[in-house]
Amino acid sequence: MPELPEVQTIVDDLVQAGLIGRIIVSCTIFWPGCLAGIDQYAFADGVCARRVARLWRRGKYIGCRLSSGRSLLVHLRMTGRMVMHDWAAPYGKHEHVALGFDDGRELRFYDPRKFGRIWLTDNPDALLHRLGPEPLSRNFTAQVLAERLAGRQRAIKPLLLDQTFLAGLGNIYVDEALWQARLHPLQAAGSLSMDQVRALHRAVRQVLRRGLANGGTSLGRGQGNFSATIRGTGQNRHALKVFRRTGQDCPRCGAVIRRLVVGQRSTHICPQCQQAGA
DNA sequence: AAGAATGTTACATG
DNA sequence: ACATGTAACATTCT
Repeated sequence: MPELPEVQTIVDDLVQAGLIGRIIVSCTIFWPGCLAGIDQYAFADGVCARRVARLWRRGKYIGCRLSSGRSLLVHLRMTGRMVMHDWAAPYGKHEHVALGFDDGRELRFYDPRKFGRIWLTDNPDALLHRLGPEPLSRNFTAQVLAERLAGRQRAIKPLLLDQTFLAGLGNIYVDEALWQARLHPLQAAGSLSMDQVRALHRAVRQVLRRGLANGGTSLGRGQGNFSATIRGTGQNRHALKVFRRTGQDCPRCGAVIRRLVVGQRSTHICPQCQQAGA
């Protein structure tokens, strides 16, 4: 669930919480399986007594540069959260790693489905360099998008979900962007007209910015639903036009929204606004 | 109440 | 290049 707006909301929350400059004084690991390519002892050793120097986001990764020069990378996958508690707060069932800070708080990695992963690495770029462009960066122009789409035979939706093509989009924002741009998810990526590319470019950026402004999308109240570190649930669900609105009316034309499956992912479209052709 | 579905991604196989 | 299937896992939905 956490896509670019959700991950950015979390990073903003962590900065807001004053994490930068804090020193990690303890590390408790309840489920070592979430640590990627490092054993729990080396991990704890590698983070303790280090200061948080920088927090950032790239795609759906949270980055945390430590004073040692190494960086933590966190990918929340489907159901991961970063939660903040006083160190004395009892541990919940799904809290797998806890980093204690010098002000008595603990940042805990919570993930009921256990798909999320944490790396500790000298070279975060080794993981991040494969990612496509940042959709909200200045460099990501309609022209760049057009160049990346050119010649691709793949359907546009699975391509937009491919993190090496464009970083940060997931199922929710792809469906929303395609609706906004009036594109059918199965249209061949390379067949978009320049007008369609421009519309898609604008739509991607607009739905992401709106998601961010709304503090992310939380779909329900279950344990796996998105919740940021400070702000909690996001309000962007109310701004969704098609995602999980099967059977309801398209806000643009009034047609009934349909659900289909594209590349094994549930997909929501307005059959009126989003025609297969061009 | 059993079985299916769930917002992600990596990998394996045609 | 691309599509498809699978696996990781627990909870929620049907």
